[in-house]
Amino acid sequence: MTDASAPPMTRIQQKNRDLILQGALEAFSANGFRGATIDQIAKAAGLSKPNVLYYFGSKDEIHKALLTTLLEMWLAPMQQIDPQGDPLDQVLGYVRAKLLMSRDYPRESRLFAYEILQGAPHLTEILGGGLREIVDRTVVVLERWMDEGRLARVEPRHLIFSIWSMTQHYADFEIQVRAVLGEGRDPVAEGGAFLDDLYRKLLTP
Amino acid sequence: MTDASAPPMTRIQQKNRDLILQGALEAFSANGFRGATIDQIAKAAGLSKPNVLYYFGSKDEIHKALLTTLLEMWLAPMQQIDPQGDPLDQVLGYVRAKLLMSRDYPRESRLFAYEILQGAPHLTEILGGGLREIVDRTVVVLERWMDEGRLARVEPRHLIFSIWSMTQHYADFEIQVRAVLGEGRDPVAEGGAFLDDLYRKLLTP
DNA sequence: CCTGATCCTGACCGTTTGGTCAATATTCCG
DNA sequence: CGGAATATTGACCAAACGGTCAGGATCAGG
Repeated sequence: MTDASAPPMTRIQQKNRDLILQGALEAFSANGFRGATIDQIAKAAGLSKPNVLYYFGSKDEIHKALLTTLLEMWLAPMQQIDPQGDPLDQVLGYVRAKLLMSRDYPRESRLFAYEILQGAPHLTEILGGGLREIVDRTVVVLERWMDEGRLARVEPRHLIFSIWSMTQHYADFEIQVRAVLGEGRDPVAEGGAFLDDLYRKLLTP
Repeated sequence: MTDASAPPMTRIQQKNRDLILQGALEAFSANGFRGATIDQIAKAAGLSKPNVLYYFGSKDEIHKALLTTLLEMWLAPMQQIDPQGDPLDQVLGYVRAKLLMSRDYPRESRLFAYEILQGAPHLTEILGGGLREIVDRTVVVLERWMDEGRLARVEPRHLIFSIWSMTQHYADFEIQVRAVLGEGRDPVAEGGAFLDDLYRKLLTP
């Protein structure tokens, strides 16, 4: 997807755009779009505010670029479900992958959570387009497995919602989780075991 | 909990404070704390900005009052679990109650979602205190049921997390849900059936 | 009907914030 | 080296925002 028509980026451009997106992820995921300021982003990136705006014309543009950059990575695990694999293994693997992403990339998780809470003003086209297609493809696979009797029959899209909501819960509502569990526990490790058990019971034919 | 020492409220105070909280719920749930402005709240309440600040000294105070007012209602369903009832019925009833609250009070759901995403700056004492106690009480009941073999054994706190995350998902991420499901479907009705099935399979001993 | 308390508002203030711009520094390349 | 392209910044601006305040309107009780 590297732009062929646009002029190639200099090393400096590459580096600074990256620094800015880095800083923007920090700021946006912590405070939401409106809560984050360009100054915060600039500081986190180690650049001056006008310099940040030299690379991205506006706060909106930074946000959009960040979402676009991260969306692919965020949806990747679902596309790695292997239609040829063992159904239960594949679904449990997906759950596990999603949960680990919540643990390892909580800022990205929060970024998308904010965006969708807000009504997804910068993601509408993707939500209605690409995302739906990706889900549809997965749904086809799931339904085939159910038809073949290799997976218990459940509404596949709601199955996916359940996976999204529960795995992201550990990242987005981490504070609540920690408050309820108390100290000295590993929320994600425990959650992983719980979810494994849950989906095994739900999906074993 | 009605304050006995404070002077009683006049009708006007009662009405206007209520209007303001009403408007604040609208504004905060749509845009988050930083995204909402006092002007928005005032407009939604049908009052002038200085008049809003006559009743609540600051934006922060409005937010705090709103959270405090709604928290009780938000946690009520869990306290209605009947320790003497049938275990599966009680849990499924709780799931159902939570889901209906998401459908009927999506603004409240989003309000809390924003707050917790933000790091719960106005709820820390509640998260560490009251909430944990309420959960602990429910956990005791759940564990007893599991000990008696009337409920399959799972980690009770993660069971609660799963209920929270999935039911709130339908309110907080409604846009995403609608985008994936397409039109002409009833997300909550379908979700209800899915969740009923899921928890039945998970919890039947 | 009077008076004090409550209620309400327009005008205003200081700060923050997104964004601009002219001027300067740095890099790139023939 | 030298000049053009690129990169960087301090100073600045207009709008938005949270909040204040003096004064006027309204209401409740005697």
